[in-house]
Amino acid sequence: MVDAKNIFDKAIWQTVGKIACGRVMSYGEVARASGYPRHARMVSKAMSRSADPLPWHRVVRADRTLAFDIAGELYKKQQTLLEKEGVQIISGKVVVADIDKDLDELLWGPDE
DNA sequence: CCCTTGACTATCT
DNA sequence: GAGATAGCCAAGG
Repeated sequence: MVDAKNIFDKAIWQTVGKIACGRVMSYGEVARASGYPRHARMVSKAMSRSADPLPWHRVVRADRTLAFDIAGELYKKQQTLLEKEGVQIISGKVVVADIDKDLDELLWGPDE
């Protein structure tokens, strides 16, 4: 038996697992890279269903904000994990050198 | 089959 | 920048 759901989940886990340290991907990007565009919402489900040590903390929203409530425990956990991998959170947004567009602004701090 | 929900996204105000 | 709206797709009641 082959459930499409299983295939989908597996593809998502594999894509997420390919994300390197210090790098982040949005749900839409993960879904698209897995071959399922517009399945951003399904990505969240797939990761929740996964019992494997998936680097879910490297998956953020399209605007680089964390997907959880700012006052939630998961939010703080994700932020801690990201900072531990060299990723910093400024103004609630994930800052990665991969963006390299406004490095000056990043270094100086867009919020301050 | 209809309705609600969700770790989403893009656009408009 | 923040809130509201619409679009999107799948799972569960």
